[in-house]
Amino acid sequence: MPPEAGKGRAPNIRDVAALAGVSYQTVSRVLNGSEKIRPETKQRVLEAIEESGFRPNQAARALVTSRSRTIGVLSTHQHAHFGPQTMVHAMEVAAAESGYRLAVVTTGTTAASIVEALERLQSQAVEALVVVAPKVSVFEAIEDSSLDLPLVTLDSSIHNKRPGRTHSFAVDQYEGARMATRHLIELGHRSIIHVAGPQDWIEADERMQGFLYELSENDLPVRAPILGELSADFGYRAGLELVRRRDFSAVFAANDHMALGLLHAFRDEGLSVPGDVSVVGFDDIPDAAHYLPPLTTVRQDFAAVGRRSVEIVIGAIDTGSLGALELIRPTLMVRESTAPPPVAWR
Amino acid sequence: MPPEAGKGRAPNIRDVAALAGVSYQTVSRVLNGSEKIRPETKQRVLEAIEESGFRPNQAARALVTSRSRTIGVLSTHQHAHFGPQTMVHAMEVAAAESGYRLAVVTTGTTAASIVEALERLQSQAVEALVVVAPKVSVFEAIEDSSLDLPLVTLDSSIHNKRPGRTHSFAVDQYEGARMATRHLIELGHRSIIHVAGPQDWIEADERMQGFLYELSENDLPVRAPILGELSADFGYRAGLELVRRRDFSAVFAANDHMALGLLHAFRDEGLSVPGDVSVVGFDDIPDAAHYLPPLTTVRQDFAAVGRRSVEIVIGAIDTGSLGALELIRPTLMVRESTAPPPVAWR
DNA sequence: CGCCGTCGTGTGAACGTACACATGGACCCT
DNA sequence: AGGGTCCATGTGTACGTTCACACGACGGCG
Repeated sequence: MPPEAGKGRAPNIRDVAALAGVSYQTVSRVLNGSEKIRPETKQRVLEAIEESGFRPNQAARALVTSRSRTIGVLSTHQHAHFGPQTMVHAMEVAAAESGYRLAVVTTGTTAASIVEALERLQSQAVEALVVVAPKVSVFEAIEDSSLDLPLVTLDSSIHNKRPGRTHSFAVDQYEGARMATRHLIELGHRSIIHVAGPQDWIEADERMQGFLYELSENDLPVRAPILGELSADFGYRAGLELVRRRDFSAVFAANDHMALGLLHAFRDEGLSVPGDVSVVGFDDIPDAAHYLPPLTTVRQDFAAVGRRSVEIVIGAIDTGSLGALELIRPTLMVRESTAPPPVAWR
Repeated sequence: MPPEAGKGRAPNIRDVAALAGVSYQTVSRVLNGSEKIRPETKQRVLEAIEESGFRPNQAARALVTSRSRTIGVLSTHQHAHFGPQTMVHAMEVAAAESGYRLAVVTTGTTAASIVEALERLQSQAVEALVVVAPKVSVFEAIEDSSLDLPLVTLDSSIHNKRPGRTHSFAVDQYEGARMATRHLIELGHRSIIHVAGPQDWIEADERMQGFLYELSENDLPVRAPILGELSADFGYRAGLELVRRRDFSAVFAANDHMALGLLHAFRDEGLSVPGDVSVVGFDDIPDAAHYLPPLTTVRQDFAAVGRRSVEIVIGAIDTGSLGALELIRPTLMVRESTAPPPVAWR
């Protein structure tokens, strides 16, 4: 007979027990990998599970253990696309390996929508939280919301605000920005502009800080960064504005999409990259190697971040304590969008 | 006193009942929006809920109703990035509005990983399934897996295989491909090559069929499409190969990433776009408007697809029946990567 | 004036599992 | 031989909610 036959009800632990000729508790033990069980009995139970098509009821399990085995993921839609997508996928795989699942909630940027996202997460009884796209306002909302969970944030500056309960883990944005800037300086650029992301966005801010630090370290003039969204559209508009000023020989963009917009604007206005101006991006999305020209950028290992963040958070659930800040070094990918400045700028 | 104070246990329905001076069943009725309840009592219960910080236990609810209120989403990592990301976000919002949540599982392309993904979905007791990235092998695996759920697939050709239980809903890929091809033909191109996606990928296949149909409709010579991954890397390699052949004046790429790779290859080999060759993409990802040159492409309303698919699937859960195939028309975005063919090709 | 229907509310059971504890047998040590 | 220990397995109960049903009060109607 087919496994799913019989009455409409799904088989439960007692059906399996009856089939195997043991008590339901024995089945439960097999399910939970208890040691104290005779291999022969275990085998019989396993066969009964197979035969009946039994599948443990997560709801019942969650109810009695008061453990949801769910990790909440808070992501912002804003910064959609490659990075978060890759991280979340890696997180999902890592979570599944440890018997956890993910509750992914994407939120807008307004305070109200963040609160609402936290609400949804709480109603799913998540045991821990990973904040993928850390904005300052997200943390403010979390502080306010009196929810007390192990929290991993994918940035490198918040962790000291909630000692013991918060763990930061991330690619070192600050260092990445310094690498990008240093690369331009080593090529001979002395007038470098930064097109930055929104400043309430922690990563964007760190990239800017890294940029500014490296500039002052080398006694170079600091010009105010241009602030905007992390999109190609904004990069394009910023590029047009920059062309009018013409007071720079290199631009460091806060991400690759912005850099693409800059490339577009510069081409439209007759500026050659890297002949007239050099451009560096951040992220190394798969398309970046095919931009015209192929983009010099800072590569982040998104998958590693996703994987590790889940490991950390599961560790925190089990042990109750979180470690310190960890950082992954990014890599500079030098391609064709950077070159020494034109003679006029040396 | 703070809402979360007291013993370690979270407040339950009985605590609320005691606080409001009613029975637990009355609280349950308020929670479920029952009609038969005096407004005054309801008010009192609501206040007690507020005061105690009560939050209904989803696990208990799921256990007794045997309803998980979870919609499974099966996505493939392969085709990561913009489209799926946008759809899933829209789905999540739409689901939350109706009190559902999403269980997103991303799978690789091997049969084993698809089976494993379905397994994970089943263990989460999803009530319905939306297949975001439909591959032929996914449906084969679903057929084999004896799981019987309302199923919405985001493509337009599978739906008649499981009448009544499956609903297809999608942007009309076939029509989109015809629009793109027709655009090239109207510009005067007579030798058009298609760089196609993997053929076990239903959408990619439909795009190819649309392309082929439009060609034969216009009595144009059909050259074998180049098959490969939907990535810029592959587009680049295909582009290099195409340049060697030089037997075309236009290329229709199966997605924007591929088109970007083509642009890169053509530039590397000294071919001007659209001067020497025209290029059309598919998807209209946000970057496409900033490619060099800005890409003519077919826009899909991903958010609408995501939203509607959840509506359909929830309707199916409630009523038990699914409607017929629905299609959304895409839009052709004409930008600068297409122009009439050079004189030699007319 | 008694009956019935309706409204608002309460009581008992059930969902499927894991935990705490109980049981019975085999074995070892003294 | 007796007691203690460990092993393998079984029994009772609790988790928090909803469903089916029961119940009292009230009003309308014959």
